Amino acid sequence: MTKYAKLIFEMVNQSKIHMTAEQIFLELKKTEPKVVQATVYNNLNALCKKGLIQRLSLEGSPDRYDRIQRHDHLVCKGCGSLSDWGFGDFTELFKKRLGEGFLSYDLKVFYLCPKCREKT
Amino acid sequence: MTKYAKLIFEMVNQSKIHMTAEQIFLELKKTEPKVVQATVYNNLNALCKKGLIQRLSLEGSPDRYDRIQRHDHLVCKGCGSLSDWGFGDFTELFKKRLGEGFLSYDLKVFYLCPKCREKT
DNA sequence: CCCCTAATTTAGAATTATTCTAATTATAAG
DNA sequence: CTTATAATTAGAATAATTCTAAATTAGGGG
Repeated sequence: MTKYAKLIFEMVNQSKIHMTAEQIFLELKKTEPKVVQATVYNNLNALCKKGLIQRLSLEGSPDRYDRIQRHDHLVCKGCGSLSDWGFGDFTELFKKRLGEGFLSYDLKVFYLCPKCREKT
Repeated sequence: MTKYAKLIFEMVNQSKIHMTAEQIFLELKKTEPKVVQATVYNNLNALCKKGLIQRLSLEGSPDRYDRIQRHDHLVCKGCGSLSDWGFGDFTELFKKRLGEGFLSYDLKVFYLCPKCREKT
């Protein structure tokens, strides 16, 4: 893995905020001022293709990137914040139902976070 | 609801293919040649905001629109096809866990459809 | 039925996120 | 060291979506 790929991979794995490509680019630029957006996109795509990280699509905001380990997400419909949610793993359930074709799943649970709930 | 809003709402509800804004625009144009993309986007956004339809985000393809009734999706990682999947409803489970904050959830299950499975 | 206001629609420019192209640079293999 | 391969750069290009301002339409009160 190249220098940038490694840095991007580590950033995605260590970040707790599910960074967008833009955020990764800006953060990376702090220590690697020469880096360019295309490099970040190239590397993120490459890492996704290799299965080393995963891409998260979220309506109304650019794609975010996340570590590969299976886990679910809690999305606040008020402020859009995205956080991890440790809930049971349904893998076995789905595998039983879909057989060999099954690959993985993505569960997003929408709610109003305490802060947004106060506002109403 | 205005003429266009109604037509778009019906199209989203009747379609079995989870149309993109572009597809809706092209289809609508057949009977309403004067319509313009912005109108489609405006109406889709308005319908989403009113909770009459829902938006689906899917990596690598533009947003799709779907009827509001809760159901899950099966996404083929090979060809990207998106289909409905009637699986159990976890609403009660999540509500118990999250309480009043809970709003809804979105479950996407990734697999390889039979056609794509053959190719390997 | 007409006027007024508000909402909708239009046209097209603008923005955002992302990809592409071609030239340049770095890396690894022989 | 030399060559081939892959990564990176710069910047243009594209795709999806939003914005702006003007024009049109629709509904409600006189």
